[in-house]
Formats: sequence, structure tokens, C-alpha cells
Amino acid sequence: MAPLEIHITTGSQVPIYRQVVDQIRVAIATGELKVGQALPSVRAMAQTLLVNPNTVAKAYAELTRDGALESQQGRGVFVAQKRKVLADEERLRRLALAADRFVQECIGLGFSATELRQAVAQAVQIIRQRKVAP
Amino acid sequence: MAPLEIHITTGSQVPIYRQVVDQIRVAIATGELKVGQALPSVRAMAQTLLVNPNTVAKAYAELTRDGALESQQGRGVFVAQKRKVLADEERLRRLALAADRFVQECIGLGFSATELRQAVAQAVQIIRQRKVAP
Amino acid sequence: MAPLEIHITTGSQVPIYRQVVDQIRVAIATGELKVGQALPSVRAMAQTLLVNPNTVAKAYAELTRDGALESQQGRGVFVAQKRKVLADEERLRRLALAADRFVQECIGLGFSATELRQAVAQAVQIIRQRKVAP
Amino acid sequence: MAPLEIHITTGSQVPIYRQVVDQIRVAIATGELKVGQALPSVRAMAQTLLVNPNTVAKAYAELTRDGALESQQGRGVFVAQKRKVLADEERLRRLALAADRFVQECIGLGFSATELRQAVAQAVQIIRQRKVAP
DNA sequence: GTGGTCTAGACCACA
DNA sequence: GTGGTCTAGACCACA
Repeated sequence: MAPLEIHITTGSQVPIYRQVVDQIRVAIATGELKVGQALPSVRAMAQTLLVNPNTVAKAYAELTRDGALESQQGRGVFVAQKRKVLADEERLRRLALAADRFVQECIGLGFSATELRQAVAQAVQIIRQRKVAP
Repeated sequence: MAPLEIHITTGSQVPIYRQVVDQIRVAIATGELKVGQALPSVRAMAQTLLVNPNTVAKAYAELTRDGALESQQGRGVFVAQKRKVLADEERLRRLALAADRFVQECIGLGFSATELRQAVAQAVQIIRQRKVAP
Repeated sequence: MAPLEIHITTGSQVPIYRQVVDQIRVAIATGELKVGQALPSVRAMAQTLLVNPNTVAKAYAELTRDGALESQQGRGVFVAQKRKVLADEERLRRLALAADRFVQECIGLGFSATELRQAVAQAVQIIRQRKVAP
Repeated sequence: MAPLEIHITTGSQVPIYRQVVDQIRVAIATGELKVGQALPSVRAMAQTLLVNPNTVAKAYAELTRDGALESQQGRGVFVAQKRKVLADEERLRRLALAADRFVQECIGLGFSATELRQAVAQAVQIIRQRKVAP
């Protein structure tokens, strides 16, 4: 299997640890990372990405806290069984917050609502195409 | 003419200065603010919005850097001659980036593509009504 | 109002940032901290507790992520409106995990199930008595 | 006599070595393990439990330090003469501490005192059945 | 002033 | 070997 590929943009507005979190989430969603699979060790990934181990640890910790990953004492970090963690109200709230942010970012660029929706559809499409056969 | 209306949502994920920037941009685009028109002074707007003057100053500075506003030493800040600041390519690139990020943020929440698009449509709706979601 | 009191035991098995998290949660539950109230700044609390600011920041971040606190850019951290964040399954899961850990810790000490339940009842009682009149 | 039965739950919040320690303690308390009886060698038990030998060694070391086991150079490890290791005061103090911590951990989850007690009762039940919750 | 991120480096518990 | 915690200290965005 191809190794987990994560690409970091330094100097982006999006913090490094967030980039790692988001890309691991995508990898889990597409099936690139399967339930039970081990992630690279904190130190290994830090070396690959040329970032500080603490930064990787922070990303792993966040994913562990919200149930996407599972840490096993002294053994490593693994993709967790998928389970429902957030209440529906909270899921909707977070979606609304993210949409709000997205729209505010783009409205300044002068796009119409239709163009925004199309851009979202396209972004979804791109991720869908990465989907790994089960 | 009605005074420039700007609505701030404190506690939004979007920083206050960004909200100011975006709403002034929209006001210029819609013609609510006309070329050459004066903007309220930093202090005046800060008092109206109940916001730190630094925050307004930061917003004006960004818009001036962008070429949307023009500062005239000792006289005040004015809406600049319209000129296209960003090339279309650049605008589209930024849109795609923002959409990617939005989708990545939401991927763990388990929504469908349709739900994402609806959330965006709704966020646009809300901003159009100038009532930013909390 | 009496200032927020937090007591740290260094060298405990329980990490410092966890102690801070737990005690802030208790303070919110008892009403010592009210909705909307500001918490001491990261730096101030760090100085009071004689710990590194990063440690306090970590505690605040955890509470913010799970909705107990709310961070306002550049202004500070505040007690958030109480809302339901976790799905019921997840709440039960966490309760079961905590109970499991508690029982495993105490079973080695040779206590009976009844004694464990009594100890829990008493711990609840103690916190209840701290409850501040609304 | 039936061989010593120990059941390990990997992925529990309770470290494996703790599970081993606790279950051996219980086995001694219940008389399943008798004074003077030999325990399986570190390697044998590690193989049986599918666990790292270091982990078993660590458990035996703790029990030996406590006085529950006795290591006889070159012969193996045995159940020691019973002697009360902890004074009652100390045991009660630890129980109260553990109960406090349990309650504090759960306070944000919004359960009633009754529900907490029930969860404890259930955890005891599960451990009694030697099926530790995952 | 506020919190958030990141690095470097130490130390720890656990397997 | 693994991840988790903590410190010291820098730098950043924001109000």
C-alpha cells in the first residue's frame, strides 16, 4: 500500500497541525487509511514533514480526542472504529460555522452564491475521486 | 444618503476586522459606497461599532493596501477609483482553496455534498440579510 | 466575588493541565464560574499556579474544544453558554470508561462494590456543597 | 488446580501492567492464589497473555515491591506471606481521592449522582465476570 | 494587552 | 521503541 502522503504548506494561514488533522481526516474518509491501521509514529512523521514532533503530536491528540484515532499506550496510534461522537445539534453548528467562514472569505472576492456552491461541489468531487476501493 | 451600515458579530469565528473589510468591499461593489465618497473616521466607526479603534484601523489599512480605499493625509479615507485588483485566475484559485478547506473541515462531520451546498447557500442568505450567524 | 481558586498537585499522576481542566469544569458546574464570565488570562493563571503558560493554554484549549469555554480573538476566554455537544452514546461511553478506571484502581485496594458506591456518593456530596447560590 | 486466569483488555484506558497487577491482587485476596504458590514465569505469562514480557515484569516488580509477591533468585516468583501492606487510613484516603477524580472527570458529562453510582456498580459487575469493558 | 502556534529539548510511563 | 507532558522562549494575529 502506498504510504500515507501528507503535504504541508508552511507560511499558510492554516496552522501546520490543522493541515495534518484535515488531511488525515480526508485519508480516513477516502479509505486510504483503514480502521485499525497504524499511523506513522510521531517522530517518523515529524521527520518526514520536517516539523517538530510536538506539532505532529498535537494533531494526533486532536484526532484522538474526537474519536478518529485511538492511542494505545506505548504501541502507537491507530485508526479508530468509526462512531458517533457529536450530538446532531453540534454537528450542524460546526457545519454552519465553517460555511459562514467560507462564505465570508469568498464574498470579498466578489463571487455569487451559485459560484460558491459550484466550487464546493467541485471540491467534494475531487475528494471523491481519491476514494480508495474497499 | 443612509449612513454606511456595518453589522458586527462578536464571537464569530471570523475576526472583527475581516467582517469590516468584507462588508466595506460589498458596499463598494453594490454602489452603496461610491467612488470618492468619504468613510467615517477610524474613531467614529470604532465608536459606532463598539469596537477597538485598532481593529478599524487594521481594516482600513488592508483595504488601502488592496487599492479599494485611498487615504488622503490629514483629510480622511475615501473610496478609490475602481480598478480590478485581482486577476480572475487568482480569484478562482483562492475560491478553490477556500472551498477545499471548507470541505476538508467538514469531512469528519459526516454530511453529504448536498448538505454542504445547502449550508453554504444558507450562510450566503444570512450574510445578505446582514445578520451574521453567531 | 471570590477569585477562581485552583489547586495544583505537582508530581501527581494526574497531569497539571488535567487538574486545571477538571477544576474549571467543577467551578462551572457549581456556579462559581458563571456563563459569560471571563477567565484569568493564560499568563495570569500561569503566574498564579507557578506553571508554564503553555500548560494553562492547553487546558483552556481543551475546554474550548469541547464547548465549556469560548475564546474571543484578542479579548480572552469566557465561560460558554451550556450546550449539548456529545451524542448520548458517547457520553455513556465516557462514563463507562471512567467508571472502569475508577473500579480497577480501587479493586486493588480491596474495597467492596458497596464501599465504592458510597465513596462516589460522598464525592458528589462534597461538590454539591460547594454549589453557589444562583 | 485451574491455572491462574488473567484477562487482558488491550485498548482499555487502564494500562496492561495495571490490569495484571490488579487481577493478581484479586486472585490472592480470593484465595485463587495461595501463599507460597508459584506464579508463571515472566516469559510464560507474557506468551499466554500475548503481551510484551517487559509488561509482565513490571507487574511482578510492583507486586514484589508491595510485598504481595516474593522473588526467589533463580527459582521464580511466589505468593508472599500475607501481610497488610496499607494502613486502613491510607486505603480510605486513596479511595476518596479516586472517587473525587472519577466524579470530577464525569461532571462535564451531565450525569446524576445515581447514574454515576450505577455506572460504578456495572463496572464492578463486568470486572467480576472477568470481562473488562473495552 | 489577549490567545494560538511552533520549536527545541527534557523527562516520563508504558510495551 | 511508543506517545504524553512540561518548560522556555520566540513569533504571530487580533482587539
